Amino acid sequence: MYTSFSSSEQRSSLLLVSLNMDGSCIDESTTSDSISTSLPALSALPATKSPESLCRVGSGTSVILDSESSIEAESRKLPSSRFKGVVPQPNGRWGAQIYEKHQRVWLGTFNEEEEAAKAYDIAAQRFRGRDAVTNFKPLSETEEDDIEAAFLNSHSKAEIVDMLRKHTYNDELEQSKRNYGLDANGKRSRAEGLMTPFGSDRVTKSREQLFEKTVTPSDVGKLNRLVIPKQHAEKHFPLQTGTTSKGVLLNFEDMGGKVWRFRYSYWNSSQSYVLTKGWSRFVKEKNLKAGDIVSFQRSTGGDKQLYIDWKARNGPTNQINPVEPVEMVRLFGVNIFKVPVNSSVVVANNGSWTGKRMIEMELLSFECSKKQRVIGAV
DNA sequence: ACTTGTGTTGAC
DNA sequence: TCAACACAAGTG
Repeated sequence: MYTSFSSSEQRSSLLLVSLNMDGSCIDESTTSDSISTSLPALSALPATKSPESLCRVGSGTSVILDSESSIEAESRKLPSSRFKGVVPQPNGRWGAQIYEKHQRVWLGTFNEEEEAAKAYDIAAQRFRGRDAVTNFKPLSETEEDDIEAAFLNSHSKAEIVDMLRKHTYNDELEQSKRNYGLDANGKRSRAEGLMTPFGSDRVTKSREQLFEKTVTPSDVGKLNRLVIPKQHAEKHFPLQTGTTSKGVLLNFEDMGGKVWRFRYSYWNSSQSYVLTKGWSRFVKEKNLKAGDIVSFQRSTGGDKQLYIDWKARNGPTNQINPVEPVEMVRLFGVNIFKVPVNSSVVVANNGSWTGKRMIEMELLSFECSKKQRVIGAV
């Protein structure tokens, strides 16, 4: 589909502005329009950096030896984008991102800088409202824009981000336009706060147990994937033909109400169904070890919400263990606990399954309370 | 092996 | 908030 560009081709457009590959490389990285035409890229190169300091290495950073330029064309500095929210990728493609609450929300990668810029624009309008600062979108009042605004508002931020990342936004928008007349009275409009991070809303919907798996060493190892036994995969997580290789994104809610998103696909090479992207994060946060058991459930209601939980190997469901000594330090006026690895301390939590190592993680995150992001939630 | 997109930092 | 940079995670 997307034939990726030879990176050197793109990169050279950076350095040899005169070639002006496709018009997109006219250097306007700085806003003053005067400089660009006469003294293109060269003047824009940061003269301060010594070549040695430009030590980016790796895939997309092939050294461009400009065959004709007298300048040592070895700046492997990535080209800055002239668009807001757009960042260069090492392979010559472009990423789009937007920030919210001090967190970056990644909007995907794109072949064309302009596409990335448009993705940013859409996200900006969804995240910050109709008259957010954008790259292209003027604040017009056409009916088209009203429709798009309605479309945006009828989807959660996470959904919009999904569409952008999958490059399906325009299709979905068109689709909704086609349906526009049909259910104009907001039947489809979705509640904003669907993803409640904690408690309150998640009243006991009944769930059915789907299956459990005792995780193998490779499930929790460097392979960053969980193999779903074929029988269970095909029974509970059927893949549409065609999506098999590509996979789909599945959302699972854990006991804490946190939503985990995993890519789920079929690997032809190993003839197996796997959870890939996102899985290693789960392993890390839950501190899963080989032999532990992960469990999958689904709500029996219409929403078919998926759930994931885990328990330590052989651990009874609601394990209560003798409390081991806990080291406590007082630092900066706060008490900080240090729990030995493999400790079996149990905190008072909401019972069942989630146990044990969780306390370590909680304490850990207490110390470095920094991250905890749910992508574009709400 | 190659690409995506996250961790991180420093400037604005 | 934002982009630059480095590189680990993700993909197939």
